[in-house]
Amino acid sequence: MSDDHDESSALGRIETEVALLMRFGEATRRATGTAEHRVLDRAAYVILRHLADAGPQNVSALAARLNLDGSTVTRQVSALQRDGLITRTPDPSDGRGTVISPTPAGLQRMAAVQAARTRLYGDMLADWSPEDRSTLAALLGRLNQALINRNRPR
Amino acid sequence: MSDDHDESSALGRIETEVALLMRFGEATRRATGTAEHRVLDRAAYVILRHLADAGPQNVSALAARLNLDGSTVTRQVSALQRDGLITRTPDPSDGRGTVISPTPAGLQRMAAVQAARTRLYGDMLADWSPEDRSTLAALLGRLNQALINRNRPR
DNA sequence: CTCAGATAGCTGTATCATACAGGTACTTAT
DNA sequence: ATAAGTACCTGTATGATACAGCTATCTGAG
Repeated sequence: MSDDHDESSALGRIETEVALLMRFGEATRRATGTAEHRVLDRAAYVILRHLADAGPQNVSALAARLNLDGSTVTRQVSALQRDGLITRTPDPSDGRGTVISPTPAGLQRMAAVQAARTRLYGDMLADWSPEDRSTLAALLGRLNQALINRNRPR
Repeated sequence: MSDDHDESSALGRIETEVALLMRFGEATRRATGTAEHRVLDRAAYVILRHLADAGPQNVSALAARLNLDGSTVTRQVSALQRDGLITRTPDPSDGRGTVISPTPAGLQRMAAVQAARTRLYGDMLADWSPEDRSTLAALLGRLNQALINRNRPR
């Protein structure tokens, strides 16, 4: 085992903090916008964001991109459709496929949740310097990229 | 390096990256230590860590600390007991209470998962500078602290 | 053109984490 | 000694997810 004791403590701390973040993030999500209008669950939110970001696409593409099983995406999409947040249209170039598009309502709902969360972060990080915020955003981005690269090294 | 920029963009990016991290973190957990010996789920892992860290304690204390419902912790603890990872002993000073202690096997299992994850991070962050790792760890720590403070603003 | 194999999406079923409500046993204050 | 509070457990519900199997469709070889 090659143990770089100095660095492994940083790694250990990262591991700890990510685990904690997962726990608290879950609680926060549950608390962010309860009651009122039915909250978007984690997957629904990322689906809408991805649609808004990368344009209409089919279930398989979404599943691949979000690291989810196709059946999960199917059900999420069905729920989103039931709530009028996305529409399904037959893929004109492939009779098997369905193209998922966000509706205006879906985009709006997504934006509202996004804004609420951003506001929440602004609130929590009120006393952070702009540099620290920026650095955190950048490092998290790199961390996620590293995660993605590891899960799909192709 | 123009950081004299609208701060909300950093907040937005943080929001985005945290959401992504939640998604990928889930996948990572599922992949970390599959098959072989039954993985520790998120809650079980934090419970064991907390026990190792803060010593034996009762269900209510764990639930409060981990932001979980008491019933959830009860069930998690039952599962951990079934697997021989913790022991329950009656609280000598309170007939209603039960003190939860990690067993050697529990500590060892927890340490194994922890080591595997830390190794994984070391792997993924292989090309990061020690400074960046350290900074990420520190900023995540502050982020979690901010989350905790928000959830318990007493 | 026809048929075999691949692919897209859906459905059935299972698991797991979690919450809330209600019950039982014990403790504490009056 | 009784009422109120507390600790934990159990019943039940929800929601996210996976895997396996199904149907409809597409594509390519003959």
